[in-house]
Amino acid sequence: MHRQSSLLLPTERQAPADAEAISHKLMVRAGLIRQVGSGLWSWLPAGWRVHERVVAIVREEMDAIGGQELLMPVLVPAEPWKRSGRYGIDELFKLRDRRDAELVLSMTHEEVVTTHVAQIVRSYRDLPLILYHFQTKERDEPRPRAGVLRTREFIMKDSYTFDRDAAGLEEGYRRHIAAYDRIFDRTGLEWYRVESDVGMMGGLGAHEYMAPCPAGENEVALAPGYAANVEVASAQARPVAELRLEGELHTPGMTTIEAVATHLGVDTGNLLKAFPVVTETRGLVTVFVRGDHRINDIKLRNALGEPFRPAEADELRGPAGFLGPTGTGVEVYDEAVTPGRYVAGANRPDYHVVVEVPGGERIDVRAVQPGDLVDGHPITVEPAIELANIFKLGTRYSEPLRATYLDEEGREQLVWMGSYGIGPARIAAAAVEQFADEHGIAWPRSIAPWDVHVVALGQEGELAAAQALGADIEAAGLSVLLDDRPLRPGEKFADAELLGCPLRLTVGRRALESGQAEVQVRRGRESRDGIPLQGGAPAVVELWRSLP
RNA sequence: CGGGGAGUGGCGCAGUCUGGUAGCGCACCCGGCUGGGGGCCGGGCGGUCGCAGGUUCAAAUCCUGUCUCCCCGACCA
Repeated sequence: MHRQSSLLLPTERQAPADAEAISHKLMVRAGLIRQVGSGLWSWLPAGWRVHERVVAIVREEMDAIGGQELLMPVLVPAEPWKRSGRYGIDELFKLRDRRDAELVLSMTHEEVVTTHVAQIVRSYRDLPLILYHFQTKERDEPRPRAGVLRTREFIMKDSYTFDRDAAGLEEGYRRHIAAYDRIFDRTGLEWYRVESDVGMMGGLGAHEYMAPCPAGENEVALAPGYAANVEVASAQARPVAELRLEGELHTPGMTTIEAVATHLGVDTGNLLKAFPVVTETRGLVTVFVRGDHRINDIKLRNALGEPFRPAEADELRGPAGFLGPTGTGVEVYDEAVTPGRYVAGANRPDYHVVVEVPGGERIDVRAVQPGDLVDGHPITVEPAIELANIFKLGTRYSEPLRATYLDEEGREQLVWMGSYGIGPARIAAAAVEQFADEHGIAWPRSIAPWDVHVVALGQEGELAAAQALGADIEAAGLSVLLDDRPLRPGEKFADAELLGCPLRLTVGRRALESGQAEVQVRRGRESRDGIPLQGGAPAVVELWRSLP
């Protein structure tokens, strides 16, 4: 049982002036975290308890699918990163030691773990393997933000699967999905799994686990039976009525879709929007999307199969704002541009023209938007925090780092890999975001810093009774924080609600008189029937088990 | 990297425009009164105003440089 009088739990009445996100404000106010520098945070005792409860859940589920825990260093030689091709990543911290040897601070551990496997695994008999660790990751983020939601240093559980082939990878991936689903169910969060882009990890496929909340940095497209990061989401565009206009249209100075559509009295979806880009192998490429749509940079990059940059003004084939199809050069159309007539730029100033867009090849490069349809259902787009990310890497790392094995026929084969990350800090922050109210945090019971907060009002018989009750509850298997501080009730209640333990028991004069501690459930601040001071522990356990 | 904002006791702020040797609330310490939702009274401790240089008789305040932090965007697991 922890006594609050001697606990380092620096609660604050006011949030830091520059904090915006709920979790940032409340985790600081509740005394869980303190800032060291931009994107660098210390976890104070109560906050660390939350973090470690999350870690314990993750560890149990990883062990349950056959994961083997190990530990790899943060500081590692640069050489494997050069071999894997990730040395050039801007977010990678690079440094030199006193002998001028190049080192990096790991942002994930594919290079290291793959190097080990390359040395150790010889035979198909050594596979499959699931290896994982909890380790500090270092990333030179362009913009850390929102408390512990996006930091430059954080602890991640990353696991890696090693299999003989694609079928084995699928099995490892499937197991991780099962484990992660259980982990997030156990954390008590609202969450969903979405399809995602493979990003800097490279590879064959990926999913993310998301927690919806306003502070989220990602956007997720949702429809019944469908959930995808907007980075990769696809949906059917809303239909647009046929265009009635013909020929050339005088549109003086109208360089925006909105201006042209308003002037002509047509739907913005009747317009064609030109998005000229330049790629290394193709040069100038003009991408056309419907006027009411936007380009999704990630989808476009994936569709082109190479990076691109927006074209500069002097690279265009016409005046900016009046670009349209020319029938020459590389011109591609988004999927939502169905064959038919559109208002497009006339490639000369102050004129648009109605063009007939034929059928033909299409690429899916637009950003989905609310109201688009999936299986006939309109999608919604909402912000969410990315809590975990899983990738099918295939041979992305085993090939450059030469992780191979000999099969039954004695042939050398590449190991197939998967990579699976999860961020305990973000899980904690997401829980704060999702369940806080105007009084403070309301932890899910599985990750609260303590299961029960026993608040003693008064320093004599009340404190002795509270302590005895707390001891009984601990003996029954729950963790207890005892507020034994000589403060006024208001301050103690306010601190308890700020900290957010799921169950609060109050032992004051009334309790001594009635023989029952008062009970408040933090989520909803609901009062419940009193708990006997003597022999009440089983009832506390039962009540606690019923909480979210 | 682009745009915006901020650095003054532990926290939140005023003072800067108009230069004169630092103030308020909370917290903290001591005493007293209180005692079930951040109570009251009295007395205290604590800051060379991010840092460096300059102007001036005099700089938190004016000038130059620099560091740090936050927010929005870009980017990013």
